[in-house]
Amino acid sequence: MPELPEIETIKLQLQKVLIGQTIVGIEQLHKKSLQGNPQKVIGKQVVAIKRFGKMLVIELSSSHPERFASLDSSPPQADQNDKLIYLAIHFKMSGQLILIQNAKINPPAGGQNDNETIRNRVVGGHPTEDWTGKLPSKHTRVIFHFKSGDTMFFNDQRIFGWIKILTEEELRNLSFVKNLGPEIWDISDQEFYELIHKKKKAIKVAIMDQELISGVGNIYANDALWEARIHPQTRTQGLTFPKVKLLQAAVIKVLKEGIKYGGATAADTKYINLHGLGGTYQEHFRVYDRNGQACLRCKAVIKKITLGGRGTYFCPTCQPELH
DNA sequence: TGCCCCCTGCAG
DNA sequence: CTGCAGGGGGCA
Repeated sequence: MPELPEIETIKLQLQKVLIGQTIVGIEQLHKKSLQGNPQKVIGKQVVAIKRFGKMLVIELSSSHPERFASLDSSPPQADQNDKLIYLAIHFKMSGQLILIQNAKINPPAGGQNDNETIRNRVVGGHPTEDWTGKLPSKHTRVIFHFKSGDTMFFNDQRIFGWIKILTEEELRNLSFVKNLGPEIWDISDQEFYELIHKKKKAIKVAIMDQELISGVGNIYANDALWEARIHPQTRTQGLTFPKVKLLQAAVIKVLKEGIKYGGATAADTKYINLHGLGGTYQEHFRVYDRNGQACLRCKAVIKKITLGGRGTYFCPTCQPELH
């Protein structure tokens, strides 16, 4: 269920351990979870890890891996073999990536792993006990094997997520990529105001619309609206320029805070934090998942409604409805 | 611009 | 059992 801060967090972590690694094998355990020809990435080397909104992209060099092995090698030749291949990964609601360094995959006698084993893991995405348990699990959909002995598992309980193997052109032509809006910190307040006013919908639905701005999901949308004191159901066209400006600052504030805390890890997986895994933004939720609790500003009772099919939390006092 | 759908699993 | 879960695509 990760949003921009959660994907950014896994991106930063994988950049530290995956760059330069060579893929030597792929296992596809569920058909829907991996699209494209797996043979295209065998022998390829990770050269970059990027993020497009909530989508993670692993860039692979299809040229000679030895080139990266020595620091003083000559610059890449612009021949056809230098075409890049991409692994585009969307976690949707329940996707997760778990990289296990050097094969310490399973506990000695089943059940939970010991701490030493878990320290060899880099985890991200939807937090479940698969983060710390035996792998592959029943939720494992794709497995990547690297030359180093490292193994990366793509788990996805609900099978909404996907990994696509794409050329640069195919990546650019993905409708998800083509229609993806800018990230909110890359546009001016005037541009944000114009984007918001082009659509006619509830403001919360608008900021979660990936074609309008990319990366904001349910947690950060709820919290940003509380920061900006805007009722989630407010119609976009009813928002004044100063209010929109306030909202932009609020969205940026909560996204940056999310990244700072390593994203949010659901409260029911406390044991994960015992192992030092997962982020802590959940300790800073303003209104998300706080139905019935006291508003952090005014002590009024946080309310929950459904908006656009999603759980929506707000303070009825701080975020009054406009008439 | 809304609503239903893709799925599995968990809490109430 | 029903409803709900941090996402987004396809349909009227």
